[in-house]
Amino acid sequence: MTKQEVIKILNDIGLLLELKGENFFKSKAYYDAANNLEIIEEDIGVLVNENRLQNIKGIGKALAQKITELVLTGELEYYKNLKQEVPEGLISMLRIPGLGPKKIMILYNTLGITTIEELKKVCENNELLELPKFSKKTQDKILEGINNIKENLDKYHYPVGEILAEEIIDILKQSKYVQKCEIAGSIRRKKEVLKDIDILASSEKPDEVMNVFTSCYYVKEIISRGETKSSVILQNGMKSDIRVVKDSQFPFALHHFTGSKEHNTALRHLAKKKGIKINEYGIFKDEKLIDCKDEEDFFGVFGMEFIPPELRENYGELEAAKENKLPNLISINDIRGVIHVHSNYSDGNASIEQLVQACMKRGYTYLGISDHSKTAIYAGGLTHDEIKRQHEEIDYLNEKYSKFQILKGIESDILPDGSLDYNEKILKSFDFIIGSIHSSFNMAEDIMTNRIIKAITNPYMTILGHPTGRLLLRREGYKINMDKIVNSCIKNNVIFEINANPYRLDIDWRYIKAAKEKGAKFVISPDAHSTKEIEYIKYGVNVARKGWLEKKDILNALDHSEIANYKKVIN
DNA sequence: GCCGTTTTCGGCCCGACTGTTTTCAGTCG
Repeated sequence: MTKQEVIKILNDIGLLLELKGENFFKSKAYYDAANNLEIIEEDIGVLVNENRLQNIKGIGKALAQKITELVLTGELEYYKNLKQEVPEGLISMLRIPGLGPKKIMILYNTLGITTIEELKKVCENNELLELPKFSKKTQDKILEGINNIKENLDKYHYPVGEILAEEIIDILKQSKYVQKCEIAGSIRRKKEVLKDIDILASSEKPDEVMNVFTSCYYVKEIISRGETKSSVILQNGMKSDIRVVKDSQFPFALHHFTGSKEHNTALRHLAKKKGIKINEYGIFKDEKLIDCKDEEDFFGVFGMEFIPPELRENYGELEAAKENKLPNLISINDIRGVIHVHSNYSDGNASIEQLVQACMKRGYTYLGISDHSKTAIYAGGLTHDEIKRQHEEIDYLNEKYSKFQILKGIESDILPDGSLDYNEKILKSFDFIIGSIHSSFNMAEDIMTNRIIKAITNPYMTILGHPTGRLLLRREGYKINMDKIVNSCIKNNVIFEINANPYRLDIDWRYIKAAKEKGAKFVISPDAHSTKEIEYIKYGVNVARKGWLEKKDILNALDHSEIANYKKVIN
């Protein structure tokens, strides 16, 4: 059993224990253990064999024994029994807002509900009203939540699809029958959520390629299998399509299957005006094929420069490409430092020094620490004394690592009245302040907008953290007037965060281009709670690229010497 | 269930908000 599988089971046990109504700290122990396993780089099999699991923080005798059983036998008696006591289906019901362990167990114990489907039925039959503590309002809220989930049932977060797609491509590329092979569709366009995995290959023996694809380890079920196209359902439930074309057709097919639909339609429209027909097999003028060796040639036919896949959303890329005015998009290699990282002073699990070393290892030259502020008690928000202690430690580390720079920051809660979480004296002591909303999400649009604008006008605020508060596939952002917020940020020199956590990816790329044109600045922040999560930056870069951003638009593309004076640089 | 001890068990993640009631349990961040 792999480490990832162990982590999944530990987290499941935590959830099952919560449902069962066990002591919260007991489930927390399982989550903590899973979390700490995530960080260690050593092979879990080796740790088990050498009996060293208990050296890991948060793993004691009981958990070491359970993990050992899992790794050696692939099973765990304790987990099996737990699943018999508490049906696994109840875990998915935790995704419905307003439903927690207690209410789910009431539903299970009184009505015998074990799935979201069953819950939906009883809601529609008004059966919930008969239960104590369940009113019409609760029932409506649950139904609304179920409908939200259903809408997102066939959607996946970007990394889920990216990782799978890369592994499938690797398998295909090992086949001698595959000439070219690339990921197409929404993954190639770096969309924030995905419905399926599109793969394109070229081959002289398409049938052999189909064999490799449909018999691959990740495939659970074959929906269709033909000479040029096959569709499958993968082990995790995601759909995947492959198209196989002749090698000479590859550039045309790659463009066609990369999309988006809107981009393709607009381009076909343009082509038609010139008497040109486009499809997945070629570009045709008077029935005659115009040869292209790659996508650069493809766009060249229309007098356009190459359009990066991320921009193909019909957001003005065709017009810009014609005038040679596409942006020189930011790349991951342009990123010089990391802003918005939580240490173990609040709810992160690495020390500042560990974070510094992780940044240096990745070639970054500065790190902006931003733990939670005092209102975020659930996340171990920092008291005045802790801030003082942290700053002393940062001063010490800045001397120790003289070629690296640690900035003193805080992720300050924007309180319901729009004020920040500390008095002026404390706010003054930071190099930068990220203002974020973590409470009272359900405000009317104008009140919420004013709340945020009040924070933006606070002279100490540097960055607006996860500007809409959305959680992808789970929660809509709060209602705000983005136009007013953009204007206010620009006026007050407040930088927009592109929160790179793949479950957030907030601010949405659809807002970015217009904001940039007005003069907004951005920072790509991992919002990391461990050294590993620093890598989230790459997802933020995807979003920035989709929003047409260039190196000059991004705060943490500034180099080591510039960042010291970053306020002056931005202003 | 883990940790750190004052070594045998208490502390660990608390406070605001919501909805259902009318004083509080459950949810959420």
